Amino acid sequence: MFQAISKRSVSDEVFEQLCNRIVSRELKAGEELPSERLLSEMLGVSRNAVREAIKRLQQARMVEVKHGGTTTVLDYRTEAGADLLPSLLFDRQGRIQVDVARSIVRMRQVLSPEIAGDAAVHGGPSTADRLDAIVDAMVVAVAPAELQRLAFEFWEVLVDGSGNIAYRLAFNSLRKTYEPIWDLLTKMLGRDLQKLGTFRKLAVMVRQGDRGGAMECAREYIDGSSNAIYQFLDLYEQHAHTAPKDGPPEARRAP
Amino acid sequence: MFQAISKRSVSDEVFEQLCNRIVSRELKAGEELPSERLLSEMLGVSRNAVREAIKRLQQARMVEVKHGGTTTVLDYRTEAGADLLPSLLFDRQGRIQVDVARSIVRMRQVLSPEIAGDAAVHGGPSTADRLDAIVDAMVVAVAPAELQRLAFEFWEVLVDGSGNIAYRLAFNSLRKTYEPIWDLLTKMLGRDLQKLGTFRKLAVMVRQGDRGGAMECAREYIDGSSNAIYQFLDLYEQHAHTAPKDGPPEARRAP
DNA sequence: CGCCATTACTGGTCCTACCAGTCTACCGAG
DNA sequence: CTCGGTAGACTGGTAGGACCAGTAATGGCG
Repeated sequence: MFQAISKRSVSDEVFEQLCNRIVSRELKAGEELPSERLLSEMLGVSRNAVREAIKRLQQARMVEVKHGGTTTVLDYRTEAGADLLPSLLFDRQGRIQVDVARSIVRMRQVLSPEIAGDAAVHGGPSTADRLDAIVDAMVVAVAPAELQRLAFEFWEVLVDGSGNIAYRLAFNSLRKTYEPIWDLLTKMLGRDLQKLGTFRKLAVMVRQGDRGGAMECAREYIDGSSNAIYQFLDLYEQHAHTAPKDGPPEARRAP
Repeated sequence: MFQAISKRSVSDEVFEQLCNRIVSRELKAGEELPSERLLSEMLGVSRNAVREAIKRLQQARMVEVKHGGTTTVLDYRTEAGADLLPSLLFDRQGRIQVDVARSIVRMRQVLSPEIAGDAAVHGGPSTADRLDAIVDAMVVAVAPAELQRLAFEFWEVLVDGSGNIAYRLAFNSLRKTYEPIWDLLTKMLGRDLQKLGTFRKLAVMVRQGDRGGAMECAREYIDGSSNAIYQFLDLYEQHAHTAPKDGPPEARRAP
């Protein structure tokens, strides 16, 4: 299994360093960043690269830049958006932050039934057709990884069918967060992905436009898979206490 | 009422232009951006400014940059995160996109009761104290704007109390989205903000750790205020059809 | 015909000079 | 002495050029 080599550019590197220092509270909210010229000298890179990194931090609302003044660190908990989640999931040793993971799973758990319900109302037959096609593919799928890929595609279609762009983008943010632990998820969700009946039933509910039925059906599946993840996280937490040196080997992949 | 003058930098301007063209589908997914050198020449700015803008687009997952190759536009609906919402709320004429607005309100409507419920479980007395203090301030508040500020602060405390960082960041994304129409919201929510009893009751539920009660109480308030916004959006939609030249005067403020 | 090197692009990095704000410390007027 | 303004030394913002580092298409060679 080969994976793309990480060809991080200099400015990406700078961004990651600053981002990590802010997330880890090493740079506290209200503190001032060194000047761009000093920073570029300290890191041994051009001021250009520093500026590009700071522009990204600014867009993520992790810092506030004032022309002529200084650049100050903001409180990411009150300012940053959902796109910061991927940066929060791991600490600098590559360990999963279980509280962050639990938060993400919980949000997915809460949103999913609503998404399914809205999809049942707004999706129409075309959504139902796409869902059925995915379930058909799941029936003949053998590899767990393939099954999981289809299951997530199933949810993507549902989110699309809900016609809610806010759900869509929030879901994208969540997806980007658990993409790095994709392989790990495959193991966690192995049993729940076998429940093809639930997927099929959900597609039927969408076809019938049955909001309540779709919600209940989605809840049934999501609660099951969420609990599987919660259990893993509990174990992970205990293991991290006894052997805190490193997480599972597939915890970090190339970005 | 004075407001900060908008001093958009050149790179901000470039970012906004490209962002608008992507969001408005003028630049479709899969299309290639002109080269940085050509773009800087066309816009009459330095290549430096163009690069900073593209870096931001890249972070927002609106484009994909390949070293040595070309920069291609991605499908923001499937790739971008919740931080894109503010850019989607208005079209280029400054009109509110009602479907986007409805999506945002709906997501807030769905998340809020869950946030309140989790806050009741995880918040503890300190959260309840902060909530009560805010309600105390609301009782003596006179200006509607002040009342609204306190109401939103109330929800900020609840989100904090839920102990869920995903809720927190998603809520931040939503907040950034409706900040530009803050004044408009004040008018829409005028009546609902008077329901101090509901806020007080919610604080009590949190103090008692009553998950279900808090959820129900939150649902009662959120459903009411959401419906007020939905009604406004319906009217706005009709008005936009008859007189599509401009939205309400306070629709756009300095970014 | 097929392979591979040349070449003309692309983005990535660096440097330098300068513009444009902000802050401060100093100095003179009152 | 206090107040106020000004000069200068910072800060970030913009520009343009030179070069490095990948990519891809082209065309010539085997």
